Amino acid sequence: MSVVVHLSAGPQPERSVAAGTTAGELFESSLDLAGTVVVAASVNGVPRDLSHVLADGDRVEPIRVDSEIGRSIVRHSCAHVLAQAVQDLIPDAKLGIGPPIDNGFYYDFDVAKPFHPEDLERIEKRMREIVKAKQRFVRRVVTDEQARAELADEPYKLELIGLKGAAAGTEGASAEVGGDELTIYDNLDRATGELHWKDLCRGPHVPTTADIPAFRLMRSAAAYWRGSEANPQLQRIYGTAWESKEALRAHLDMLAEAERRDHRRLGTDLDLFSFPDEIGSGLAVWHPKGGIVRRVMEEYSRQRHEQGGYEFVYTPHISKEELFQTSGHLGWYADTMYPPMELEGARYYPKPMNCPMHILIYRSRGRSYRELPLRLFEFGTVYRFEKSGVVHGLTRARGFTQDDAHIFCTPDQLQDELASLLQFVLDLLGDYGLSEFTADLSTRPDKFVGDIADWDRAEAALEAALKKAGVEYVIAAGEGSFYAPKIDVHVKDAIGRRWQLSTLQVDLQMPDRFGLEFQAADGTRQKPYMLHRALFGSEERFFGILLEHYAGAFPPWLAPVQVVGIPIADTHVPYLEQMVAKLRMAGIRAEVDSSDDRMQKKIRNAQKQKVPYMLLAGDDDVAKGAVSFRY
RNA sequence: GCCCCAAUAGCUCAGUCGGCAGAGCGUCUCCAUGGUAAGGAGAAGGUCUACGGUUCGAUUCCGUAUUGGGGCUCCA
Repeated sequence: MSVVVHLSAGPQPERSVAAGTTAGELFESSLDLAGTVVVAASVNGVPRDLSHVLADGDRVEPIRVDSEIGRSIVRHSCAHVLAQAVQDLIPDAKLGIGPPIDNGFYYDFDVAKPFHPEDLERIEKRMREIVKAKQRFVRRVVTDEQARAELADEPYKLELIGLKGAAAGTEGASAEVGGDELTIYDNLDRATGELHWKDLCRGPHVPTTADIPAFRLMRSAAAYWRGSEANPQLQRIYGTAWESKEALRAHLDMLAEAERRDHRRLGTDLDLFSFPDEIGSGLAVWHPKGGIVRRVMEEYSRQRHEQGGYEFVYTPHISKEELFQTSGHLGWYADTMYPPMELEGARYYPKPMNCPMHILIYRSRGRSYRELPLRLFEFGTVYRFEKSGVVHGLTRARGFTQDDAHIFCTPDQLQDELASLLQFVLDLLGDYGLSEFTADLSTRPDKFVGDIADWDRAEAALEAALKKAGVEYVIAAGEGSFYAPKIDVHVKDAIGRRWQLSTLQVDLQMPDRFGLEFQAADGTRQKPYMLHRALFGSEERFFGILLEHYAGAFPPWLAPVQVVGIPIADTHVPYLEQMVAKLRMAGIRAEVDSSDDRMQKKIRNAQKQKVPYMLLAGDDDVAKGAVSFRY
């Protein structure tokens, strides 16, 4: 009795094997596995344990430990080891869920006392013992009743059993009960076969706990059961796990590098900005050095906008409540707006957005199609009362300055305007030294305002703009805000992290709320499209991201506090001097000298004093440690 | 907002089992300084976040507030 299987790798794609052969046995007999660690098998596209018994006609593929799926299997298996260790040490701990995540895994527990760092050390030690013990992971299909009986002491698991199938949308829960049937994974002693631990789990897993090559527990934190604020909080332990010790070390090094570049640390170190307690959480003051850099950064953007046909406007920081009632902000966002000031019977709110004010500029008189597209631009400072737990340096502040553009155009202009707008955004970000972009196209959510035809048209126009610009994008179906489909541009920074930066929206609500119109060529009055665009999101946030991207050493037009220029040839000198003169006008210390020596001394000083510095030219030795550029 | 942790010199942190406050780096002054990543000497700098409580005595113990950190939730 034999079965025929198809193996996607190896010399013989089609093989006949004895009935009862497992995927693991197939790989061992058919593949040269030297230098490759296989942790699981893909059988007909579904990840399975290596102990999975093959059936006639199966298409089988090895899952290597250093593949994305392989790593997530290692991580999920490691989560089981974590949970076993926790229940060994704290028998009363009740299990939540324990899925793999980017770079690692977590497991949630209901425990009487939150975990402390010392607890993590004890738990990690116990985990290493379990890994060493080489317990086998064994899959077992169970009925709902069996599962309920076996897990009677685990209230959260019982809840998951009840959710079977419907749980797919729940944070992490699909790892437990995402399949058609319920399965339990037992951890069995390698020698005696004794049951050490078990968990409700879809799998697959690595064959034994010893197949987890490298892991480390990272931190503990609270998390709501099934991700809802209304549910009780469980204690979550995060860990990281990798295919090798080297990969783990590389990950830890990356984290250390990210910490070294943290803009909050650099902001203090380089004397750029601070958040005085006396002013309040999330409200920054900019020191002279930070001020110079910010000013030059802003200046460049202004220049580009001017060339791009934008008109600069200014609007006040506060407004009577009626404006935000008309715009709808009070209805939707009252809880994150600073509360009103009452004077002479009127209530004034600090503005959370610039849009309504730009709209009033548009509406200040009748508009003709001849004026469109009308592009308004402002560095507008807004205030939002972010919940106390979310404030984070410059990237999430309570007062910040949006580089806000609102473009009013005719329906005919929508397509071209979006395309050129997106290109403008990408070009400008490129000028700031960011070059790797991806985008999300977020489309109509279930709850939305406006006309479906408008939505369809706007989404099509946004997608066409993405195609024209040649940006890699994914469609985030239903992820748009209730009033607008949008493009979010993400950039990759110097150490590979992705940041969401620019956003480009077609606002399908405001034109109606404010009754916007323009007079068309035929004399009729029509509704304009309104585009909303933030390039930086906020200046502060962008500043923070650039600071981390450049690790504190800025490119030249971002005006380092100290700039040195070393000519590489005599003909080079006039260029450098021109550059230095410009920088000086912007208030930046800059100089050019033909002596490598003196310049190098200055560089050392800059490094010693942790002043950001920029090297305009010079030989490779000198350039080490500075950001150089071409001009 | 929720859970946990923290707050001592400009920065990073040690410390006081409740009894006169410490280091390194930085800053300032003087000297030295034209050769490839820390020249030398000296000085200044703290109501130990704030307010209450316990105590003969609180920076230390307790409570509250403020601020920061790690997460969760949120992010127009």
